[in-house]
Amino acid sequence: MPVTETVRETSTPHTMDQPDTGHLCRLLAHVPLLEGLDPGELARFARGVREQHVDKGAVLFHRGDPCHGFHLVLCGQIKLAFTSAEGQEKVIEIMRPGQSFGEAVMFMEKPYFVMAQALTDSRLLHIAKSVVFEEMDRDPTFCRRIIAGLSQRLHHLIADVETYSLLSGRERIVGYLLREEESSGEPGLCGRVSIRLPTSKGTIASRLNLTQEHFSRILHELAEAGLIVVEGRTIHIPDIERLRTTGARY
Amino acid sequence: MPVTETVRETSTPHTMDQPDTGHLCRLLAHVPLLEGLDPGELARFARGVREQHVDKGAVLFHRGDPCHGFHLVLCGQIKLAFTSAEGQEKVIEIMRPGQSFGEAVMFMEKPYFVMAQALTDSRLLHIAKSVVFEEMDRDPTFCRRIIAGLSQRLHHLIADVETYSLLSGRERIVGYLLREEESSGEPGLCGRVSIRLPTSKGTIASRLNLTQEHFSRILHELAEAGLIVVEGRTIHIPDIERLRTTGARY
DNA sequence: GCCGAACCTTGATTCCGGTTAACTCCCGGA
DNA sequence: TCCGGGAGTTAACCGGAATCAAGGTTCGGC
Repeated sequence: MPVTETVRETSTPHTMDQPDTGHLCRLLAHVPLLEGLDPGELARFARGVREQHVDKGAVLFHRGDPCHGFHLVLCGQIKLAFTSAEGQEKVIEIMRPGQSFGEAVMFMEKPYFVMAQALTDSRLLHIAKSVVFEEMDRDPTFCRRIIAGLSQRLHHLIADVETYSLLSGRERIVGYLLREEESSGEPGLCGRVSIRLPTSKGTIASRLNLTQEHFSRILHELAEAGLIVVEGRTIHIPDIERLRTTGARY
Repeated sequence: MPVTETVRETSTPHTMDQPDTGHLCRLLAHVPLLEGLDPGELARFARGVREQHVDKGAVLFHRGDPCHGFHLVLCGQIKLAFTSAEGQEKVIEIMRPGQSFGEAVMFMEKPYFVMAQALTDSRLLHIAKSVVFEEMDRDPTFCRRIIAGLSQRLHHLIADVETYSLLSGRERIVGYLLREEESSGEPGLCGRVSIRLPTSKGTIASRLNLTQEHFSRILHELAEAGLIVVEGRTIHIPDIERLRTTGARY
């Protein structure tokens, strides 16, 4: 029998106890979108926020589900994807802690058109539409943050389109590795670094618009060329500069 | 010698005469983003607006150019595209009258990362960053419109990603034709319609992530199957329902 | 009416990447 | 301990779409 996949709500709006609100406020204070708001504002926000614990594999929402707010990842990983008529899946993005998703759909008052599924046991916040709209009426700078966030998202998406349409599979993988390295701090000395893939290779392959098999093949090629060393989910890069310059060459 | 491609500015901010402002206000009144604003607000806006006439082939901005506002198409067509290192071009979108572009870049305070080029002689408005930001501070409903617009844009882009990654070339073309038909009013009776491609086949091919050659071939296939009749830039669809249902089949 | 330039089509060929199908490895549970 | 399943790898094969290379069409300018 399958493991029961659940989405547990730790707190529900309008029924929170004082300690709970304090807990939420502490969490909210670190949300990029809300950074710098004063405690009163945060408390107002907390009314519409609930914490969610989702098990690995659990689906937060399907395409077509109504949207009542947006989500913010506290820990774990959530994948956004759509599924074709023939059942094959394409991962759009893998959301990591600190990132939020679902805002655009919320503002459009339309149902979700992608699905969200937990790749690992995760904890997230759900912020209700109502408190967002209230805060927008009240605070113009909050609007600015939202606009900035949406613009940023748009930029990333266009960059993705560019990646998909102009780069070969190999180039996309090399680009991914380099970006992954950059965002993972820089503990590597003299060009030697190791990065750990955030999730299964199959999922990352889909994120890069490749099949699992092709992804595997390219990793093998890169390894053969001495550009990387694959060790399970960990990838060692002996010379990152060389990967950057010769990674695209066949 | 090449035809001189120019961008002419009909009016410059802060130096307009009264008739000019009136002219601009009349234009602005029909902009989706500004619909319903009262005359006073429109007049404030007009200060930062200038009308542009661009010849076919003229480039509005290149990747890397600084962004000082956003653009709105009054008539003509503008293509947004990026160019790969090897010089090949990918069209992201073909902007038509009533559509605007460049907002996201403006809000990010970064240079453009795509280029914009006129496909035909076109007329557009340039709305300066400054008046947009002023109006945002003044009018929360204006913020809402911007947010709605950005959300919409994001949605379209994700739909494009879905199209690129999950649909075959043939399916993309059929989808394009059906959408084009829908948006062009519905003068067709009993399933018979004709649509005129908005620009050259090469450009549309790029918009759909296909080479010109492949695009041509697929049109030929569809014609052979009796699903369409190609007559230069005009495409006749004898039975739109049949195209919808059997267009994807080989 | 002729010429050149875009634009489009067509055919031959190549190749990137998807499909299919074993097979291995690893891990967790009964 | 054995089993089963998910993840990953590998290899053979296939096919959609790109590339290369000619032609053909259309159209505006002189």
